[in-house]
Amino acid sequence: MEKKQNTLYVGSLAKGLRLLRAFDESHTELSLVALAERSGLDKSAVQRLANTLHIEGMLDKDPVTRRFRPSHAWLELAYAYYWSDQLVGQAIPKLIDLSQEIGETVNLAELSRDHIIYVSRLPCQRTYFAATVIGRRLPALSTSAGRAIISTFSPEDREEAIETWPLKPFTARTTLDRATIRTSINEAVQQGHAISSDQMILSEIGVACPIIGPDGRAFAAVQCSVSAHTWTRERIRAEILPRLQDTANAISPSSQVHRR
Amino acid sequence: MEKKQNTLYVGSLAKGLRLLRAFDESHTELSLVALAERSGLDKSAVQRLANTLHIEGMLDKDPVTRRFRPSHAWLELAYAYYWSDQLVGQAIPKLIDLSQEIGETVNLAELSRDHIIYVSRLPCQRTYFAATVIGRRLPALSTSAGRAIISTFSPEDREEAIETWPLKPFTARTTLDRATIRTSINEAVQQGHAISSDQMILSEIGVACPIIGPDGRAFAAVQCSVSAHTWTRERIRAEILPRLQDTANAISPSSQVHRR
DNA sequence: GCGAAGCGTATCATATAATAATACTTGATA
DNA sequence: TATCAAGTATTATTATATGATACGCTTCGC
Repeated sequence: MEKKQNTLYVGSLAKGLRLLRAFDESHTELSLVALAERSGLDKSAVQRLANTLHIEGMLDKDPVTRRFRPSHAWLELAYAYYWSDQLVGQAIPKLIDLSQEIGETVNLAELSRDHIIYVSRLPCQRTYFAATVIGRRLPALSTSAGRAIISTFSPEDREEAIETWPLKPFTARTTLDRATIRTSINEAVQQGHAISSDQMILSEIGVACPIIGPDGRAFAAVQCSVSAHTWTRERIRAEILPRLQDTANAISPSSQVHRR
Repeated sequence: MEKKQNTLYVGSLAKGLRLLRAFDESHTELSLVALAERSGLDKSAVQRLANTLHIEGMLDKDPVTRRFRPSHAWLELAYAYYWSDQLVGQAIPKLIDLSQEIGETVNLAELSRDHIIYVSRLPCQRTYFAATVIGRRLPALSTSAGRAIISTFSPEDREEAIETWPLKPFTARTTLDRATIRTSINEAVQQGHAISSDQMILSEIGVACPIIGPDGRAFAAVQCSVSAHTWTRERIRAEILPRLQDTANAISPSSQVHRR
């Protein structure tokens, strides 16, 4: 087994993690062989690793179907994550206020390499399930939050992101043309916020304001998703944006003490 | 190293997991030796394991302090968890409606052995941070949600839970007397809901209704936390309880198709 | 009701891959 | 500048994980 690196890389551990990552929105419970297929490991290895994960409480095993599923321990990890993320603690009360004020879904997104990840979500209206789940990771270029963040980068970094970061079609109208995205991000540079439509789901409009770090560069954004059926961009700018902006600003400057 | 079991138990993987679990609310970032102390492993082992976790993206490493922290991957695991939990998908839209109606914090709690774990939280008022974080695991006996769930058990199971499940003092007024808890649970048996005060934090009142499975036994509860400064038990029963009950019922019967 | 296929489980000889001791490097403290 | 604590690198040793093989149980299709 010619895994990565040597000596201070524990292959068995890495393989176990592969098993955990085999689960996603379309693979919610997996049998032994399914796990083997998805992880690329052989049956014996999966047998041992999955068994270990089960004993350690990281995987639940249905006694009748013998299928494995994520356990509550996965949520406990999220719990630990939240305490370690300075920004969330800072932001949460302000996000609650904002969501109460505007009565629409409010999200906190953080940059995660070339993606954004929703770290906190406060749904106010019924929405599709995926819009309520934390931990969703989406290409930064395709989201209002990502564009808002990128808009705070230096021109070079901005261009690099626009040119090289990944894109993926989610709806028929997801923008895959980088020139169009550049235009959108340039607007965000001018206006201090980003707006996008129909990117993740049709008839959805997203607005986002960057949370700017001490170095002037954003690492996160406050974002709001609304339905195009009840909102226009103009109304969003008039009614939502000011408060969204205030919230993002309120989170931004005070964070300089914490970020390291 | 005489770890548990044999042959189909991969010790290295288990040790790696110990490292992940070393992080919690009061240990948000850990150095190599701190990690060694908390996990009970020796420095060399931690070095290798932590390095592996870092390479695999499960731990962030501060380039200057060299400390490790939970990475965004921990949230991605939570994301996968949510898709695998049938109940959450079922419940979320109804919980959103409920929280909008009553304007107070609404939680979904699941039974996790002798604890409950908050699976979904919809904060409506500013609260302390811990009340907004998913994945919090609390002794079932000390929470309204846990008591509501236990109240649906058979008399024997109920008694066993009351007598043997763990308790831990969180506030000066956390009930540690099992007889008092028995009374509270018996009330819940009669009334179909549980109410508790001052258990996790002072001046907080929790109300919960069980989500009853096809076998008549609850495995989860809808819970609502309010401040004792603005609410009395009477007003809670009059204004919150009916809707809470409806929500729990709405989630309960339809779930029989899914639960396995 | 039989045979085959698919999957989960158990066993075991082998050498790979993890171990833990040791030594080196860095940087903070006094 | 000396000391200490913490992170990093190296190495010989063997324990530990490996994966091939075989067994048993269901679930099909015939």
